[in-house]
Amino acid sequence: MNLKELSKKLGLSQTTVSRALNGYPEVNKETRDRVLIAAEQHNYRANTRAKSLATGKSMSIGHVIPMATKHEMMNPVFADFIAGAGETYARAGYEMVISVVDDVNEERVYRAFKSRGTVDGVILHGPKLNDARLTLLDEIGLPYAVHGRATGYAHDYCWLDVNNRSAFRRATDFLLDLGHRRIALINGLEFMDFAVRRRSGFSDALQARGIGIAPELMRSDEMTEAFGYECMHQMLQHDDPPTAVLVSSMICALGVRRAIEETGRVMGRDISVITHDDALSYLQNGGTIPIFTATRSSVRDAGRQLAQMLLNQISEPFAPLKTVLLDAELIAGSSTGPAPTII
Amino acid sequence: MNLKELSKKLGLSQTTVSRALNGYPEVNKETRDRVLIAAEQHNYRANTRAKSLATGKSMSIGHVIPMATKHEMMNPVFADFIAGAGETYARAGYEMVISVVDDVNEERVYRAFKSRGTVDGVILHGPKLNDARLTLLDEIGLPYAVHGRATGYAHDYCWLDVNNRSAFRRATDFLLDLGHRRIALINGLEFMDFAVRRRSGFSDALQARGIGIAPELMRSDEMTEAFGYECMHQMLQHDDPPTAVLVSSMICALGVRRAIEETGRVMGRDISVITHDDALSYLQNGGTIPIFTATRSSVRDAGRQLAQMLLNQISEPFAPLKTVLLDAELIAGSSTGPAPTII
DNA sequence: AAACCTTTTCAAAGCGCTTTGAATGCCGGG
DNA sequence: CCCGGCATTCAAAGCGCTTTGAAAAGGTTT
Repeated sequence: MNLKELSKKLGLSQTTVSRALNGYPEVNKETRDRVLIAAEQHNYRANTRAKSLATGKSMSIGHVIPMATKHEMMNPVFADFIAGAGETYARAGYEMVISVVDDVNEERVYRAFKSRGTVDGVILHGPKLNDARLTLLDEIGLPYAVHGRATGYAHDYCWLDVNNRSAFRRATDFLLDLGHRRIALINGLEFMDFAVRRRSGFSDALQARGIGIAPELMRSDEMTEAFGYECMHQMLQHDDPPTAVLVSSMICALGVRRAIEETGRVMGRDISVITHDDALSYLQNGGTIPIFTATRSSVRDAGRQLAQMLLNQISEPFAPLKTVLLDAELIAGSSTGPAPTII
Repeated sequence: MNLKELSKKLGLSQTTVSRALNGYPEVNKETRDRVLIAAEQHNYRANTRAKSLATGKSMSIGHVIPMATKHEMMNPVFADFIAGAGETYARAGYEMVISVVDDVNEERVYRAFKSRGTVDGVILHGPKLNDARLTLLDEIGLPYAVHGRATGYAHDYCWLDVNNRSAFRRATDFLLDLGHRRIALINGLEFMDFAVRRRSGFSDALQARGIGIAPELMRSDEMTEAFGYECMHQMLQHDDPPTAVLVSSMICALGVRRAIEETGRVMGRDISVITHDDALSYLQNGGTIPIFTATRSSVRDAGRQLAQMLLNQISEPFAPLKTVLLDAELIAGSSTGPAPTII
């Protein structure tokens, strides 16, 4: 069933039917009702491609998921983010197009999005320091919104981020207040913007109290369970092991806990752990009493908001670019406690 | 830059340019080369929407991610699956369209996909027993491929599944061979097809050895870390706690381990655990020596394969429907050991 | 030299929609 | 009775591509 058939059935022109369906005012009330009913009855919906071609808008948003060719790593945070974004799109009548791509072809995908008119805008995931993608997107003129920030990019852009730096600074202060002095940091890859910010929050807190930074207590890599385990395992074999650890992700923290408990130590008593918690739906931080003391910020909610910001930007291209800085809450769980006193 | 402009620049008709670009034979070699070079130079790519409209194919595949309205659960397995599927699509020049939708609106989304011509086919995720979606898709004539199976659906359909039943039967036998007699099952929601199959593999193995099934040792719910913990925690407080547990997902198994270690027991010695492992990229089952003994099957690989199956089905609509049954490997890790002898 | 292929190129129609500019019918005012 | 104004409706052009059917060019054959 297409417009032509439907209008023939109604004895009206395509123009009128189209206008009736799209809510234009210059249509007689009775006529519109007739059209609406007939459309419903025949299960008619305008063909997206034809509509897009005519209007020049694709009504879809692209998400490019870069995947390092070497380690086939899929960011666990991603699923919840798009669940949030998806809600927004559904409400607004947009589709979500996802491209999983190795780093080598990422530029090509953005260019294709633009020249083929596949999407009206994109969400940029996992911004790095001096991220070249922003330059590219500005150059080709594809609207975008960034999940996170890209330190080093000179121009304005639309972003939404968690206040990683202050969150980690607060978390570190929390540990310092408990008397910890040897604190480790198990961080994400440090070419990622968020990881740098977290580290700087961490260092700032230490320096503010005149505590030196121990390089052997700082690690950074892809945040897997195995990496968390590995780090903690090694650090515990140290002569002077840390009494507390700051971890950049829940999954990683699970590995940290495994390493701790393996040695018979008790988390929260012998060694304190604070992790960042993205509030992933399938990885909730315990029930009423959280397992981990954590800096928490829902990534799903970030998805919802950032998607909306992008849609707004698309509908009002000349409005100033919006930015949102979310504050992570610091929630106390059972993984932290006073520094063990040396006997 | 569009076809018209490009052909004007070349002094050729749109027809010829289009044919040259799409590899039709009736174009002079020299002409084709000229066209190809010019296209490259001007960064020309055919507008997807116009092309789709002209050809009637959208060159994209839909993934509908149902999300229960109540618990905003995002299946952790999903991310890796689409990473796999995405690879296939990229190679074949397809796009991936994702719709996150609450159960109420799922039917509407499929119908819209069909009537708007948004996608050429869909992947069906998380099939349930007697899943109504298969009927719907057959009725509206949208090609589809199922990740898993839908017991109770009478007609043929294209699917790819892990042999859940035999995998769990083997895993149970493995535990029985180690002398375990009280074995618990921590399963997914039992309206899900895979969960039923796993349970039946489990029961079969027990029955084959004449061992009764203890209802108090069988739980089923959304497979979160918290659920795993909760189950194990409760079971361990039993008068006659299990000596071994079969778990349906790694995430859940992490919770199980937490409950075990919390009581001071050692996994693999005091209590054995086998989990199903989807080989998620961010949740690898340890390094050389796996943490968990597990039934393993890569969900990313499933994504790759199933996507290809769907594409084949679309390009050859009258070919018989393909089905693939993957065998999960049973890999031995350190979470299992002989049943503790009663002192 | 005419007739006939073959190879290569082209003009135009069509995909299903939106939107412009014009037409129609009906009303009250002059 | 005519005209301007308003409310509706319509025919047709256009979005950027593919594809059909025809034409042009070049080479062979009779």
